Amino acid sequence: MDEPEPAAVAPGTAPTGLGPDTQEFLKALGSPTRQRIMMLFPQGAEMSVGEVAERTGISQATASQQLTLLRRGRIVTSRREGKTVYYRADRDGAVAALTELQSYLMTCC
Amino acid sequence: MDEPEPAAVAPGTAPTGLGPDTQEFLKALGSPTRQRIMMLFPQGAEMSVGEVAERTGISQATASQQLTLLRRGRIVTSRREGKTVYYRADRDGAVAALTELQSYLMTCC
DNA sequence: TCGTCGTTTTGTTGAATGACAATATGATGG
DNA sequence: CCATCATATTGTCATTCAACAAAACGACGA
Repeated sequence: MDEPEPAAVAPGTAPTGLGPDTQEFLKALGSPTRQRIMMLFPQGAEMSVGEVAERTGISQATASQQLTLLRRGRIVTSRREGKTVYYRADRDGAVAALTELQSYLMTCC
Repeated sequence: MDEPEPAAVAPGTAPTGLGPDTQEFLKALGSPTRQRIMMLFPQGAEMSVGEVAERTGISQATASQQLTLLRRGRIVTSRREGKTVYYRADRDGAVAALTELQSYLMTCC
C-alpha cells in the first residue's frame, strides 16, 4: 500500500499545504471586483451593503453575494444593527492569512 | 458635472489601490490548482513543466498554461535550458506582493 | 536536413463565476 | 397585524476558466 489515499477533501480545498482558511482568503481576493470592494474600507470603517453597492456601482444583490464571499475568506466581518448589516475589514483574519502566506514563502524561496 | 468619469481602465485591472502586479498575484494564487502547483516547490527547487504535470496529475499542456499564469503573477520565474524549461518560485515577486498586501492591511484594519 | 523531444499555442467543451431582476426573509414602526 | 425598508436568496443569462487533445514551435543530435 504505497498509494497515499486521497483522504476525501472538498473540491477547491485540496491539500495544498495552506490551511483552508488561507485558500479561501486567496480565492476571495483573487477577484478584481472584490479587490475593489475591499479598497472601500479605510481604517476600521463600517459600511452597509447598500453603501458598498452604491460606491462600487454594482447591484445590491451582487454586493451582498460578494461580501458573503469576502466573509468566507475572513477578510470582512459583519454585524447586524436593526435592518442594516454593517461590514468591516477583519483584521485578525487578514493577519492570520498573511502570516501563513509568509511562512509558506520561507519554505519555497 | 458631479459624475466622476470612469477613466478607461483595462478590465480586471481596475484601480483598487493595489498595484497591477499584486492584483495579478492574487488572481494567480486564487486558483486551488495553482495553489497546489506552488506547493511542489520546496526551498528554491527547479522543476520542468513535465514534472509539474506528472506530480499534479494534470496534462502537460494545462501545466504549461497554469505556470504561465503563475509567472504573470510573479510567483514563479522560468529559465530555458536546451529543450526543457525550468520553473522556480520567484522570491522577489512574492516578497513584493506580500509587502504590498501588508501595507494595505495597515490602511484598512 | 530530418526526426525527435519538450514546450507552447490553439480549438473545443463542460463547469464555475459574475451580474442582474425578481422574490423571499427579517426587523421595525405604525 | 400590516406595510416598509435593508438584506439575503433564487433563477437566469453571458462570460470566463480549467482541462484536454491536437497541432505548431524550437532546440538539439544523428
